[in-house]
Amino acid sequence: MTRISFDTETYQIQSGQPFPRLVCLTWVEDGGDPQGLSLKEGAVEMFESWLDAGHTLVSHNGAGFDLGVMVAAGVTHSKVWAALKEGRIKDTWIQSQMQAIARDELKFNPRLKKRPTFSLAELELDLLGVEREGKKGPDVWRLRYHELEGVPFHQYPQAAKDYALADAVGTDRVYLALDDEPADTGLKILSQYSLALTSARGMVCDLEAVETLEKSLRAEVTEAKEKLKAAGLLKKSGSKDMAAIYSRVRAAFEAQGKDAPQTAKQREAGSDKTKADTETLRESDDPMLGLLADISNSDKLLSTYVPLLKSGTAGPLHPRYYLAETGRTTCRNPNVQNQPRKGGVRECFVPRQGWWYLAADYHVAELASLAQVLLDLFGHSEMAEAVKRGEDLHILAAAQMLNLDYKEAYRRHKAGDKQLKDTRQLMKALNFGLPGGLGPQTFVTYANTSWGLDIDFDQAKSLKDAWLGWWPEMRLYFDEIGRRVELGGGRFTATQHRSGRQRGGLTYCNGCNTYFQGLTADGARLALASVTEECFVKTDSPLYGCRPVAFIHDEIMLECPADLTKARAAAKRLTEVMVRDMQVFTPDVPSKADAHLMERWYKGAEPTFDEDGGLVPWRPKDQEPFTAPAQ
DNA sequence: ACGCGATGCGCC
DNA sequence: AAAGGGCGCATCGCGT
Repeated sequence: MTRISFDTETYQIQSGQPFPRLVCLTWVEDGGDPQGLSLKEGAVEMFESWLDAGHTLVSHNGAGFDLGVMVAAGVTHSKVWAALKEGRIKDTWIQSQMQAIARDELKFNPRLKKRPTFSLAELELDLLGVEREGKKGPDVWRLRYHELEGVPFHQYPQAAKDYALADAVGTDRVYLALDDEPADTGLKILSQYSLALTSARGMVCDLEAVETLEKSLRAEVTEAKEKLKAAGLLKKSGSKDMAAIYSRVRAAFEAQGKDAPQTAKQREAGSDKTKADTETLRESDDPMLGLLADISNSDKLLSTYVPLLKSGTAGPLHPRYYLAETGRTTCRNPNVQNQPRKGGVRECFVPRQGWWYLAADYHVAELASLAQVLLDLFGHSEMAEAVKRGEDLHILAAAQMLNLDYKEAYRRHKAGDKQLKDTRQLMKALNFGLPGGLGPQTFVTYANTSWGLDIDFDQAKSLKDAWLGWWPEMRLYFDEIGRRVELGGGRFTATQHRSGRQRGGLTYCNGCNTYFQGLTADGARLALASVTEECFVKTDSPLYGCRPVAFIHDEIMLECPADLTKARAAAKRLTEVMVRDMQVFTPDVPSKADAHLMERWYKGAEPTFDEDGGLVPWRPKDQEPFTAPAQ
């Protein structure tokens, strides 16, 4: 088996061109002398010959960049996918991070004594003890390779040659110095490539919608800010005067004969500071602090989200996806995984002209994964049984709570019974919150801030007891995690049940969480990869021609041609693939995924059908329902 | 000017 | 015995 470590040099990355034009390709074959070839000399053909020959290709962040560059330069896409699926594409960037996660060194590397960046130079230092040359050295060429367009590689200035070859050599050495390939590396690389394509496509925003949103938010905030300035809570510049806010909070609580709330760290430090979140501000009963709380939501939208929406009107946004410790992805620049559901932010995102959004998400993904984990560990799970019976876990819990049988509870819920609706909401809070190890006190806060529920400590305590009675295997689960923490002397390393991926440094709560959150992440990642492949290279797939634009943990969002026949077939295929791939990881617990179509990104969108039962784009209530164009 | 910790808040 | 977890980003204030 031939191992080829390679690197590419390109034009500079520009907005709208995440995979810039290739200038040259450098490589090391089986640890031999480094070589280079410019585009004109046949870099693309050379790369393709490696794929044809079945070689193993190693690169540093190739899944996120270089592969995309090579495909953009003309390498046959289906050959890249074949190599990815056969595990012939290696990536030192991903592998080193997975190794760090397994050792709990993602946030802090004890040898480097800092948070690692996983740059090639850093890995060479950490793994090989090799110090790269200083900034004045060869890397002055890093952003200038476009100047060498058309120049044969052997005629490059020595420094340009050296820099380009050094990365291929470094990658090869780092690859050899890394420990054995962590389990699950293949899927990580495959899905990271899918995410790179998702990022490259990017998302577009609608100028008119953004301007309307900004105007209405500004109108809401401006007047209040003037009042707050007059009250001395904001400085003239408009920024918050935290010292003034703290003392006002303190005074307001003293007037009520109470201590002002503080964070744990503030209390520990004996600080004069107080909490200043919206809850504290509201509880102060001070009208000015209340006003501050009232505008906090709009202020957040204006400062965090509006600027990025604006930049999305000038050209596509290209959010980048990275690895999270659980196996999930993180997303940034911008983070499309935390766009507000309320307030009209999502509605600013629009599919390109002639396209619709097609989105599908899993039904109670994490609870189904939890059920699988429980089955794996204990051989039996009430939760798994309920999912297998096709029951709604929240209604089932509500039925237990109200001493009804499931069918009766289901009937009442369907009939719009208020008691059932409220109880189900409470059960959702329990079902989503408690598996992570949530205690009664934190549940009180969680239920209030996340679900708007008003519960006191004693209620929370008895609810948790009841919940543990309904899912008796959860007691075993918590005990088991506690035992693993103890055995590890305070921290332990978890191994994912099917992917074998490892995560180190776990304590109790993140330990409870990581197994099922990671399992959902595994299934969703595999589904994203399969869907992406069908979109790009499976010409006979109903998804062919669609393009993934966002990946939100348990949801895949595509742009698909705005054509009912195509969109319906794509929607059907999308959910089929998602369910199929999740089954690889939760084989004993059935999964479900639902797809919907949208003309923009709507928060409340759900599957919508016409009279004939065919899927149509969802529309908000204040618009005419979608009708199919006449034949 | 920039980095960083603390805090708060957006989502799954 | 008790314990939500996973994130990114903006802001403020402090330190270099």
